[in-house]
Amino acid sequence: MASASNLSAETNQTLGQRNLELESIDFFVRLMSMLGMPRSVGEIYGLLYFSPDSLPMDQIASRLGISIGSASQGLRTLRSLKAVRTAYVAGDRRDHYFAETEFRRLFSNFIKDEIMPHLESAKDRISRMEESLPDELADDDEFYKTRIEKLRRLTKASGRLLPALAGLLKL
Amino acid sequence: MASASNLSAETNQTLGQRNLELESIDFFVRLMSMLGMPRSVGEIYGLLYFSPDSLPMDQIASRLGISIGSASQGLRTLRSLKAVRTAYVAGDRRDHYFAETEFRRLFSNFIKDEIMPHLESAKDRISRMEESLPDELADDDEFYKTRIEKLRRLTKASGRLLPALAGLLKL
DNA sequence: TGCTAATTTCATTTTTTTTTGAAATAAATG
DNA sequence: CATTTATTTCAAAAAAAAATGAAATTAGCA
Repeated sequence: MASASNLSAETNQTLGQRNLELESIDFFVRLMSMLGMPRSVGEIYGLLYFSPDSLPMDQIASRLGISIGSASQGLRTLRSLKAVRTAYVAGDRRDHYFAETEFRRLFSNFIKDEIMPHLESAKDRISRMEESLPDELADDDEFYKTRIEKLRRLTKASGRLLPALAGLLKL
Repeated sequence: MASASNLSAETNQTLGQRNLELESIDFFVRLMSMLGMPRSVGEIYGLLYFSPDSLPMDQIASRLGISIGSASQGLRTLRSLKAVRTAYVAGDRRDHYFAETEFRRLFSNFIKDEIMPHLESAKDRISRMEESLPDELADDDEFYKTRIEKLRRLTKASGRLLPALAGLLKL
C-alpha cells in the first residue's frame, strides 16, 4: 500500500502528516461544535489548517469523505466567517481554499456575525417586556423593574465586552 | 374566563404578567440556545426569572406545557449550573425552585463547567499533534511548527481570558 | 455561442438531539 | 411500615439539524 518512502499515492502525504491532519480535524470539529457549527464545518477547517497547499472543493470532499453538497455548504459558512479564503492556481479553474489562521480576526468576525445580531434583537425584546409590564405592578413592586433592569445591563455589558474580547486576544 | 380584575383563575396572574412571562421565556430560550442548551432549559429559566414566588416542578411543567420528565431534566441542568435554587415552603413536600439572577456568577459557572474541560482536553490533543509531527517535517519546515504553536497560544489565551471575562461583567 | 466542468441549491434521507411517558425509585406522612 | 406523593430514569417517539445526491445554475473556455 504505502510506498518505500511512506507516501500515500493519492495525497502524496506521509503517515505523520495524515495523523496530524486527523488530530487537527478532531480538534476543530470539537471547537466548532462548541461554537454551534456543524461537524462538516469543523472537518473542513481542520483539514485546511494543516494543509500546506490550498485545496479545491472536490478534493476537500473526497479527503474528508463527505458529499460535495456538504463541502459547498460548509465552505460557504467558512467563507462568510472569513475563516477560509481562495487562492488562484494557474491552469485550474476550480477555486482553491486555504485556512485563515489569525484567530483574533476569526473571533472578531464570529462575534460580529453570530452574536451581535442576537444582542440587537434582545434589546427590542426587553423593550417589549417593559411595555407588557402593567402600571399597577410597575409602581409599587420593585421586583419586575429590577429584573428588567438586570437584563438591560446584561445585554449592554455583553455588547461592550464581547467585541473587546477579540482585541484582548493577543496571539 | 378572566375575572373582573383580570386575574387568571389557575395562576392568579394578570394578563400583563402573563405577557411579560411569555417575553421572558422567549428571551431565555434564545439566549440558552446560543449557549447550546435545549429549549426546555430556556423555558424553565425564563419562567422562573419573572416569577415572584418559587414554583414546584409540576407547576413549572404544567405552566410551560412540557412533560415532567423534561422539567426534571431541565431543572437538573439548571441546578448543576447553579442557575436555579430551591426554597423551603412550609407544609409542602415538593421542592420549590427560583431563578438565580446574578449573571456574573452564572457565566462564571458556565465557563468553568462547560468550557474549561474542553480546553483541558484540547491541550492533550495539541501534544498529540506534536507527537504525530514527523521529524523530517519538523526540522526544515516551519509551517507545521508555527501552526501547532498558534493552537497552543489560542488555548492558553482562552484559558486565561474566559475566566477573567466573568470578572469584568460588572452588573 | 455552445460545451463542459465547477458549484450551488434544495427535496429527501440520515443522524442526532430532545421530549415524552410510564415504570422505577425515593422520600415524606400517618 | 404501608401508603401516598414527588422525583428520577430511560426506552421509545418526535422533532430538529445535518448530510446526501441529483438537478439546476453558473462560469470558464474553445
